[in-house]
Amino acid sequence: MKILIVEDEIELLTAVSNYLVKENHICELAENYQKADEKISIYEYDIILLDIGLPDGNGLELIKAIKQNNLRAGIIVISAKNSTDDKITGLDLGADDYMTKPFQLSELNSRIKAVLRRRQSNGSNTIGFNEISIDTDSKEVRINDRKIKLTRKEHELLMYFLINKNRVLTKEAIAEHLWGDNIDMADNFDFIYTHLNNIRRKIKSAGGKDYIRTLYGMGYKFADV
Amino acid sequence: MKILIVEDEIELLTAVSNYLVKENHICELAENYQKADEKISIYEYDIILLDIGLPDGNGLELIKAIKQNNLRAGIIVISAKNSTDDKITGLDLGADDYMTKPFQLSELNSRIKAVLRRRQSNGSNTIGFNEISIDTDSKEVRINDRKIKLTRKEHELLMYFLINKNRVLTKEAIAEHLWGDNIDMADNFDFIYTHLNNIRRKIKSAGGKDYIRTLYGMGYKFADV
DNA sequence: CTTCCACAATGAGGATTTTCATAGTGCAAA
DNA sequence: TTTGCACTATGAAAATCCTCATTGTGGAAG
Repeated sequence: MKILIVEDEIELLTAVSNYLVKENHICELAENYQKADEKISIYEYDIILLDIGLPDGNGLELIKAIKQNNLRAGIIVISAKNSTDDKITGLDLGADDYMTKPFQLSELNSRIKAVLRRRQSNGSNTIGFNEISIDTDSKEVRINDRKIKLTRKEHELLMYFLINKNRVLTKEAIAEHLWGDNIDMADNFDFIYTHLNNIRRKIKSAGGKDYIRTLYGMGYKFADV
Repeated sequence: MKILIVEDEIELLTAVSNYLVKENHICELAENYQKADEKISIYEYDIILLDIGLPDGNGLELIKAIKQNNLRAGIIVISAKNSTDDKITGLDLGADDYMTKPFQLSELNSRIKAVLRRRQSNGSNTIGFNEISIDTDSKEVRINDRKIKLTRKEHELLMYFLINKNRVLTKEAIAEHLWGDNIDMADNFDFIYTHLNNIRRKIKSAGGKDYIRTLYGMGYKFADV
């Protein structure tokens, strides 16, 4: 799961991040609200851990912003204060859970799982681009309501493009995302070419446009123009 | 391996830390030279990643300090500048390698491995268990010097066992490690059974014992007894 | 001790992924 | 403009992975 951690204490942040990475989550960090805001406006997250005691402003505002940009994300508020006010206000604004520092990492983990469970139990969750849409739960891919069937790698690759729409992805980055570390870059990228080819073919045959732009010598970009 | 990362850019620091944790390293962080200096005087590290462009002073000084306190550590200098001066000075002072930003994580990884290899004085990097040994670089698997050929998944699975020898691994943990989040647990675990079966067969046919113990209802354990 | 049932093992076949061979294309330099 | 070369595309074959059907097994309950 993709998790954004908003926290200025570097020690805490590291501990949490390292722990969550070991739990097989993908972590990104923001050490203040401004950076958090930028990330939220660009990426999709499953969980956002939000310290509301940061120096540069009121974190409760950020919750609102998250609710607008990133509906899918679960929010867990972290606070040093134990003030009931903050707690109530945070939960009112749409936070899914609330923790006070200090906390056990295992506690954090179980809360994350609980929030994910709650989130996933209800309605469907799609990410899309023009006529293309992917249901992130059922993993169904549709072109104008016409369902196409992708294999796992194809699905992962298309998903990676959609999560990073309008952003150039190098072949190296794609390889690392789809195959992890144990891929030998000294090899060639035939496998990427092949999967790209298959995705393009399947989308085209269902009447979709080819939004996968090849940037010669750079990589690929999923974009309108 | 224990790694200290000295870097003030939180994005880079996180990316590096997360990546290295996944590679089974233990990471600690310092966002400036003062903190780095404190940590160095207290702890032992195997590798120190050192950004010499930090705001609070001259990083080359820190190299000297490391050399005095922490002789065992390998030093990899990171720099935004491409200046030959810095490079030479850094290497002169005893850094083991030098990288310029930006860099690929995979590149960092291979440099870390190279430095560790050099430090450990002897050539290859193996992890083993009785008559079984895996070279983590060449990915060769040997049973009493008899080489066997494993497929990727088989290799990942055996590696996972060897890294966690004597530890019980649930099927869920194995699934998550080998296939990530996008595996449907509601399914069955046939694929694990199949790969286990193949590994056992290959090891046996090369004359190795079957150290993969089945713990009924619990999972599996790679152990002698 | 026997029965039963969930868990585990196994082999074969189908699906997916990767490799390979070959063809096509964009960019830079002549 | 032409040429050369590295990069990209493509289809088919090979290797690997996953699914399925079937068989075997451990341990709890009776």
